[in-house]
Amino acid sequence: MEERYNPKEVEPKWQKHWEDKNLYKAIADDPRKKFYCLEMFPYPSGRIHMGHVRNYAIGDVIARYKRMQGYNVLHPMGWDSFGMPAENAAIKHGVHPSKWTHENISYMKKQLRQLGLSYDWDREVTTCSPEYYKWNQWFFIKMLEKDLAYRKTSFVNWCPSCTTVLANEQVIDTKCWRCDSIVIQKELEQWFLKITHYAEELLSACDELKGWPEKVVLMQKNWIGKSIGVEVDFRIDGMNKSIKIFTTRQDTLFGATFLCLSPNHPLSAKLITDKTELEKITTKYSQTDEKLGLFTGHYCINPMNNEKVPIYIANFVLMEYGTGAIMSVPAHDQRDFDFAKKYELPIKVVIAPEDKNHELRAKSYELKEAYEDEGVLINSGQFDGIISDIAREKIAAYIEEKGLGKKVVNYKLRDWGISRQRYWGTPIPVIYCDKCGAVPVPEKDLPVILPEDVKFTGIGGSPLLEAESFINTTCPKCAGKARRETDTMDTFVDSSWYFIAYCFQKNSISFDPSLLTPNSSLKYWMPVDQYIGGVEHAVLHLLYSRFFTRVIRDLGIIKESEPFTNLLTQGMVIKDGAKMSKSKGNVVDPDYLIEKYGSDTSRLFSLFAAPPEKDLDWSDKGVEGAYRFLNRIWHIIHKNQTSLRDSKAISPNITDLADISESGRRLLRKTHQTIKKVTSDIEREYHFNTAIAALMELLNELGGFEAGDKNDWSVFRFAVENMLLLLFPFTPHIAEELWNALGNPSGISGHHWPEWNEEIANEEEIELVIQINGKIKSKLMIIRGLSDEEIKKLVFQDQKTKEAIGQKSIRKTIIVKGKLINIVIGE
RNA sequence: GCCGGAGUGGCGGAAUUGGUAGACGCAAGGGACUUAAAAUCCCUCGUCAGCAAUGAUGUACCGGUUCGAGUCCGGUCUCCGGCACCA
Repeated sequence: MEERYNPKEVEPKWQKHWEDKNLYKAIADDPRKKFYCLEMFPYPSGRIHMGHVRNYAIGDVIARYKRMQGYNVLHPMGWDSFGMPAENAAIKHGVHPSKWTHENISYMKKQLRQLGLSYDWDREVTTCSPEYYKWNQWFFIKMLEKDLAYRKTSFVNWCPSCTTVLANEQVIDTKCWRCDSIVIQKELEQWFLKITHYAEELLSACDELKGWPEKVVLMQKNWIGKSIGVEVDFRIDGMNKSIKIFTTRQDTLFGATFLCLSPNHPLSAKLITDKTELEKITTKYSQTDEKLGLFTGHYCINPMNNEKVPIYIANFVLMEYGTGAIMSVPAHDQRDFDFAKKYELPIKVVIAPEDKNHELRAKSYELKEAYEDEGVLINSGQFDGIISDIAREKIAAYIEEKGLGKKVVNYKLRDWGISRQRYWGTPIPVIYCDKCGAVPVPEKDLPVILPEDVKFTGIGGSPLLEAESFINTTCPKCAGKARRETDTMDTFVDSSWYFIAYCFQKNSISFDPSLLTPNSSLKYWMPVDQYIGGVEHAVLHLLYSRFFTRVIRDLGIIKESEPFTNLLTQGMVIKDGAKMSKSKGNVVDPDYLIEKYGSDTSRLFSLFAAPPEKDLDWSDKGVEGAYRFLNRIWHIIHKNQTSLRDSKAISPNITDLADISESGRRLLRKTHQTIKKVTSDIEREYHFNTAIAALMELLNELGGFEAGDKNDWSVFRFAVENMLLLLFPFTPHIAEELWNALGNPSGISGHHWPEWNEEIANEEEIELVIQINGKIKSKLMIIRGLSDEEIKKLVFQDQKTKEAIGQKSIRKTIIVKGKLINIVIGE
């Protein structure tokens, strides 16, 4: 055994050993219980960052721990390898996106190997490979067949200078993130996936996501945004037309003093004669800086009270939500209130705060702002005097009865627009024929291969628009001349089902029904038991995955509705008070860390500095502390190697401690306590930081240990072996090396997780805290398991306690078993 | 604005069901070893008073419940995250 701990030598050695022995290969055909442990796969941007190190260290601890617990573990890794950075690199440096991506993958794969992560690389997926994206196209076609994919015209963010659509997150402060041009809303025909079909199911199933952080579930619920209300038709005065509005506040219907249409509402263009005015307001659509209105010159009839109310066009009314038209109740909605003040429209109070005398209140009610709370109805005809929530029921019923409208449920969730005017993505498998329209590519012709031979100029939109040999094709229906779709899919499609792809061996994905037997690996491994990743995906990726899982379920491929049983969202890695970023200059490079301290130290610090769900404050000094800890373990074993080798570990369940010294007994007890503590900390929401702290305590105990006779060395060896076993999931290389140095014939990898003996873990004596009126006055060592009477007897003999009580009367004593006694005394 | 979460030493963080606040680590100070330094090892380390034993005080702030509150309840402040004209 080397005297010095040298991770550079130890780590590659064991990485090679594990790989040679194929230890982490997962095989579905196994009687053990399965455990599918998954971390979010990375975008191959070039090199891994500390966020990855943290994410994958957490996942690896769980995977290794579960293996030791006897589970058959699936722990895969892959690459989310379509996306804009590759294309931007092509434009900027002239490297083909494919070359750039594959070079990044091979470098990052090397980095992940260096971290000693226990992946089954035989299941690696690369989303930019045709073998993978073929299935994106296949799912798309299946969704077309089931009416879950469709094409429609909608408004999108458009950069006039780059001539392409931008995703919402690529629009920064109304400007293009790349060229700073003002982004405009442009109407484009796009492909959509009908996620709203599952809106209700995605929402109600949220309550079954017991293994997810509440925060994430809540974000999903809010994103889906269910609201219950009514649609009401307002007849246009003097026209044989009506306007349908949606409201959740039908209790305020009598207070509707005007109506607003979205500028994009089909009726807007019909009601407005001055098109330039309409154009003006359309360009300001959905911009939050100011509310703009335009009177149409037309009026509606409020169906509740037959009052004539003006129709406006307002830039803040969204076409995408509800019906694209609203009733405006300025007295009870702040936006309408502001609008009414600006355009001098009437304000009519119909809800009064629910006080003692509401009628009196109503008269003296001078509005300075809208009253948005609930209350009692006034000025509302037959509904006067009714409380808001009951009035909502009654008015909804009245509307349905009179045929004025109906109860409806609305969701904020919109269908998912997946078309991207980008090259580096999955081609949408559709062919446009002048005669047959949009025709899906037949299944047998999949995959539609993304052509490699294209030019990257960065101007004029997607390079595919110029790829004649790709575009020109024949119609699958009529065999006539036709053109291919040149848009590619949003890369979130790729990541919406990759966890299913891992259930197959590399490049053998197939959803052919004949391969989906009841014992198929897909059925065996799904769902993911533990998913780990950044909270930034709380809505998008996780919601899309839940949607895809349901589609795949409805295709009869899997039974599960939910892909991820348990979810852990790890916090960010922070340094000097900010997220690590190049612009802040606070980036820690994993390569540098591994070079200087090794991957065990890098992993250990990432796990020790904070519990996984919290942000982690990076500290270079803290890393040194982690390194010091591993060095101390190395040295204590090195120093005692002869005695350790000459001894056999004491049996874990030994109860006769007669031949063991006091020091040995203490160490034995501490060891059992540590096994218990580490196990329960891992079980308790993966609190690795306290588990590692417990191991540090055990090491401190080992440092102070002085062996008496031979049995003591057996205890010492027992403590050391268990420390290594407990350490293995966190820092596998050093654990394996030292385990080997002890002369153990078989590797630590296959060893089972240790168990503790409660009997031995329990202290023989406990320190009893003595409180007088809740304040600590004394402490007393007593034997465990005494009766209350015996405890009291001892406590009242205690000198300090006697002094503290003095002549005062004892009113009450409270005893907390094994911990404390509180004596309540009088004056 | 709405919805969440969090506030504990010089710092990261412990305290699991209401029962010893500050585990573990970092930093700092002192000591040992060394010609010296690094490394390592040992000791001290919330604040105030005291030579000390010890006492008082302390978990953002104010109040409450309780024998007992970092933990529960009500209110206030600050910070972080999400959503944001969703009618």
